[in-house]
Amino acid sequence: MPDKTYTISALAKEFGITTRTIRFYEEKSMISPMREGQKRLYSPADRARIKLILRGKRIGMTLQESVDVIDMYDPEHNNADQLHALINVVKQRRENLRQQKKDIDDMLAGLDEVQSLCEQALATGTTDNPTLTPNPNPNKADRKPL
Amino acid sequence: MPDKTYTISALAKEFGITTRTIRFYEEKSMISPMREGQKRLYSPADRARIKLILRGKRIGMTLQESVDVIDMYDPEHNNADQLHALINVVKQRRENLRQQKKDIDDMLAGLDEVQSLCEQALATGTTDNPTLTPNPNPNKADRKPL
DNA sequence: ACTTAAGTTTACGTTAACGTAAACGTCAAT
DNA sequence: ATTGACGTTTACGTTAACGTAAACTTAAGT
Repeated sequence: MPDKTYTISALAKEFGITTRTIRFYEEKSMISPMREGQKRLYSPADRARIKLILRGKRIGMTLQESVDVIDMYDPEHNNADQLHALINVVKQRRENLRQQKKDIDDMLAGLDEVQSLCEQALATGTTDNPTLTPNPNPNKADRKPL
Repeated sequence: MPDKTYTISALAKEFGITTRTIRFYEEKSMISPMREGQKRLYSPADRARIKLILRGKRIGMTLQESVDVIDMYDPEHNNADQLHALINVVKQRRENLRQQKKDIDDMLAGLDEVQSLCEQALATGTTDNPTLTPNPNPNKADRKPL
């Protein structure tokens, strides 16, 4: 059954997005589902595209960037000139991802630290809050150390 | 010399952002540099904040989310109640990051594949572009397989 | 004294990525 | 036949994250 299809709401539910979002992606020519009469019918390929888009979003790519990545799989752009350009894009993208992984690891290290501080503060029962901070919203102009 | 300071343009240059961006962060109370007369003067702590903000951005966090992370380092919010809440936030954030790393690894695997395809296509000299695609901008309504 | 560089505030403009609502079609079930 | 559940198009609204420009001020160099 290699020609399975999906309804718009099924995909929306599966991916935790709204139907509006899916139609929006279509407006942007990121997907082009078939029609059965008036209804949209999504192929596994369409579904895969959405998956790539969402994956891209999670790591901070714009929709256009996701499209660029998806287009890499598109045999249309495969003349020799563009293939070299594409390889460079891949290289660049790879470098971005490497940086992102470093950022994430740094963040995780930071979280470790924060968590330690929390647990430590809880253990020693250090509740230091003398004035009960009566100031509801002091414009937040007062920042703290680090 | 633990009280080094930075000018706005120095930081802008260092981080590859504009001064407008830095002032924008200040508008949002994300940083609060001192003033020397009218000029802003940034402390190492301010600089660290900007670093965290930019790191967050690179992995797709919103500015507010970055602020949330930064606030974890802020001893102000440390009463016992909030400490537990904070630990949960940390936990959740950790899970997000784990997912992001997976996304990145998946992307990297995809890039490997694309690159292989490129090099393979170049090797065999498969230049298939028969009609020279005369169509300037066919509304892009025609999508491709995957 | 003049220019140049860097900084300032205020305000309006812009782009991406949807949300929300109106107004309507379709089909199965009661 | 009507009520939902689900779908559709069209269009205007919204938020985040700045960009851009105007119209200064201040400090430093020549």
